[in-house]
Amino acid sequence: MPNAPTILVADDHPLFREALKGAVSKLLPLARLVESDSAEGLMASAEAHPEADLVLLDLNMPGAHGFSALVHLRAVQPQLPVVVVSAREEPSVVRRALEHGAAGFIPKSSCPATIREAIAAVLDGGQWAPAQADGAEGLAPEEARVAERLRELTPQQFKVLGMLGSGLLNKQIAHALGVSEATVKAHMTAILRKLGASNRTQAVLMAGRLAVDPENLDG
Amino acid sequence: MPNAPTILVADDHPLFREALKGAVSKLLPLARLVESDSAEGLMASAEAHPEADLVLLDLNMPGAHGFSALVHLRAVQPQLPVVVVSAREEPSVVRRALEHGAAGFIPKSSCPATIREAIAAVLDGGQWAPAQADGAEGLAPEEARVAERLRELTPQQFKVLGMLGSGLLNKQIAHALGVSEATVKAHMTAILRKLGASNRTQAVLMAGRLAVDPENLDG
DNA sequence: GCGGCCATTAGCCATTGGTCTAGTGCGGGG
DNA sequence: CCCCGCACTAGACCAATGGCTAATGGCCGC
Repeated sequence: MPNAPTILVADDHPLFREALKGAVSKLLPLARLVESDSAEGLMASAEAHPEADLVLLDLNMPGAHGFSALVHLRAVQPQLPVVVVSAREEPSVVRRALEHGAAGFIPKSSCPATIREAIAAVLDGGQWAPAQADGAEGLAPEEARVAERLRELTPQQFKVLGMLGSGLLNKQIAHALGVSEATVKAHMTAILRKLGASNRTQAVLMAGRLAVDPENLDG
Repeated sequence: MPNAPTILVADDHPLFREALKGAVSKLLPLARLVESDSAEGLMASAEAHPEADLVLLDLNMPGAHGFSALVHLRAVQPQLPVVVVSAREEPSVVRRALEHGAAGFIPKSSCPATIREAIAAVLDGGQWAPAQADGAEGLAPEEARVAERLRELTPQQFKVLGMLGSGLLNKQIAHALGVSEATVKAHMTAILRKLGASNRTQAVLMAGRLAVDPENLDG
């Protein structure tokens, strides 16, 4: 790993962002840190810094509850390792994060030394996760299928899907992206085909499956 | 309370349904028990037994993850007390169930004596919940707003919304309900107006907010 | 350079979605 | 008994959506 890496830090909580920055600085004083406080901001930063070496990603930021930001990022830049930083630390959440392509998982309750250890391990090409994750069952097969299909979307299609998930019309999406409605419709058709949905409502429902919603075991 | 009440038992797990029935029988040997294994079945049973005295409702049944079945039932038959029975027993889940109109909450880990105690308390007009619920924060204001608006829907409109949440077309909903597509559209318009949504996509997103998805506190 | 992939746009068309208007039936209050 | 409000039903009308073909330009790897 370079000794002056670029690291993206995405967390909507300024205080915790400071704490993460502190941990990184102590480990790598020369690291360049780029901050984001929303999913949109993170995607923009990632696009602006294709040379980045690591992302520290909080689940549940504005614009991306659950694993949507992780899946999105992994789809657009597969070479960029992502370490998930989360207040949720149930084994199933850890496991799902890893199966969605995270290179590491840091519970927010971790001490700074542990955080540094995790970051170092991932920058070194390894993985890092708390031990508890071993026993947990993996992804629901249907969630895995959705994630797999989402990975086929192009960056622009991801943006369209994101706005679709806010309930916007094609016309509104077109205006927001600065393109014509015809373009949005073309993307929409591609999205529906790739996701295997027959209309936008089903597409929204499929994208919603990436939320942190434990589909918990009864009984 | 009558000594031969009618009690609806809704749980998709046959084994646990048996256990609940056993607990009720021991408490009220004359009780008439009506079982359901899905949200749709429960709503049908509730409609067929307007004289029912109590519902024992599992969260996370087929057709209704989270609080949707509870909110639906409370909206259609407000006089019918509902006791939520759940494997999830976090204080926030308990609290949210109560704020959505549940008369009681029984963790699935409870012993039979506790279950009987809870049922007796609610049949007697009281409430019952584990003590842990006190400290939890309540509903997200926006979730409360959605629930409030859902309460204004008529039974037929609830059915339409439920099918909409499965990604069905108006035509398919019309066929399933045995009415014309024009009727479904009229219901849809009423739903959109009552929910404050401008299209079906937004309506689906709003209804989805009742899932068990703790909107967890970061930091 | 050339082929391939992506983003962009246009136009056409069938289907679907949503609003408006309006009729019917039911229950409660005057 | 009549009226009113409400839920449910429906047809007409227009807007939005989605599938299709086709064309342009940029970018990347072979």
